Amino acid sequence: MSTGIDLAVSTVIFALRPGDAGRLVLSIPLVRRTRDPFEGRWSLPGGAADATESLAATAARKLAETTGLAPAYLEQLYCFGAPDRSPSGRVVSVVYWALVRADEAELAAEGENVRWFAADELPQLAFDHNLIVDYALWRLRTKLEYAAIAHAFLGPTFTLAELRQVHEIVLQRALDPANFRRQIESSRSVVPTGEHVTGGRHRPPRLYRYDGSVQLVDNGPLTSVAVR
Amino acid sequence: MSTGIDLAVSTVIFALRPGDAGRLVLSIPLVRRTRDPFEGRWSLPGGAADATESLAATAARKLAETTGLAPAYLEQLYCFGAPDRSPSGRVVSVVYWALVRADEAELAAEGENVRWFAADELPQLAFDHNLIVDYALWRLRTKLEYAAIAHAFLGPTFTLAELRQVHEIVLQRALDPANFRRQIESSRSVVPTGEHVTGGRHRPPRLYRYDGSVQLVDNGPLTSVAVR
DNA sequence: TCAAAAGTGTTGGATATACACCCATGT
DNA sequence: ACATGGGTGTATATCCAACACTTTTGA
Repeated sequence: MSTGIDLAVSTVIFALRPGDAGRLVLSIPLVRRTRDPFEGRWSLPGGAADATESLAATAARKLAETTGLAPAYLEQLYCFGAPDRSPSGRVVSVVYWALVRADEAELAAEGENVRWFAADELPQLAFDHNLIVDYALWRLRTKLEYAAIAHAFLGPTFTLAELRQVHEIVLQRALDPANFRRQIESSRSVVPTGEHVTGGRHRPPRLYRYDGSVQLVDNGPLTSVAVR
Repeated sequence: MSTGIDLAVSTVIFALRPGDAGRLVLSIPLVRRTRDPFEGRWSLPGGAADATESLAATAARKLAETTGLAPAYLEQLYCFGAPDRSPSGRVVSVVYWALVRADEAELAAEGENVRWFAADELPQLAFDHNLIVDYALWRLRTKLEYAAIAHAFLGPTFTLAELRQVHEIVLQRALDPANFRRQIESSRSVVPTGEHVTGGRHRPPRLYRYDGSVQLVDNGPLTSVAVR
């Protein structure tokens, strides 16, 4: 049987990258379309679904092919299938969202047709991709408040101040350091490494690492997504 | 372009139906497969995606064609696309979950190949449909705790005791009537009609109706799903 | 000694839970 | 009158946000 519907896989990729004043900015890599429809417009990285791969594997592969990135977190966002979302025919897109570490994002191949944009300053994108990014942003902000995913933006070890900064940038508001510490500690999502960071003009903070032994992302009966 | 992938739409339908001791039971209608693969096994209602319809419209139509039901609530659950989920070739299924009213469920066409099952007593289903139902159950129970969707199981007007019973059956635990009342009242999701139900051997309870003017299901930037 | 950020302690307000108690009806 | 569930009041526990305060380093 053939349904006459094209199946595509796309991904909204989030990373924290240095911006104007040296501050980190929540950013998204986009690719420029080189053919109709929407030739010249920026769009989410993706492509046709592969008949032999899992959908998540296709998302990760397309992500790597276009940007050179490997995600620390990858989760399905939504399946978009409005009949009129592509002028060239019916396309159903399974969209994923991903988090990549800051050091990883530095290495991302940027060029004529691949560029990073601040998540809240996007141009008009191809297809319904502006709506998709808005939804992914909403999901990221919502999920950050109840699931331990912020560490996916950081390296294997980090201070609580760094973790708090991730939350502050994504949620766009200041957080009380004392209450943030208690919140994270009670979630048992991180464990102290015993080491400290020296060199700052202040008391050396403890280093923590993500504790993979506890289930931090509750997706119910679905097998947990890739987190490293 | 052709991906060699079949796109299907299926739906997990929930309703509260009278069970053994006259008590309401959370139930799901299933259809018996009449051909390979999994001939004879029970499965979720659904079928091939339609090239001209929206995915939600296809879900609602297939739902009506097989069971005669119209959903009071319909929302996308997940897109299942593991390469080995169908032995007959690659099938990607966009799965929706739906709530139907009790009076509506009474009228459902039941027959040799369509039957209702208690949600927690399902046989071994075709494909990965057991996993899908487990996930839908998890989503229903999770969402019931923070979104006003329980009224979709009831008629246009209802008492708070009826609404509480819906919560108790779905969540499988008793709820304090006093605290439940306050919780619902503070959510502003229902308004009293001014009428009362007489005939019981007790104080006549007020009737309420769902207040559609407030946004009760927060799906972020996505257009809200059908609720009636 | 001072500035700066790490980290701890404390308090008041809001919210949730348990449960006592009154209300209104049919029998 | 009384049984039954509707509906209200209230005390307690728990959680959360605000903020004062102590600690430890580099300069």
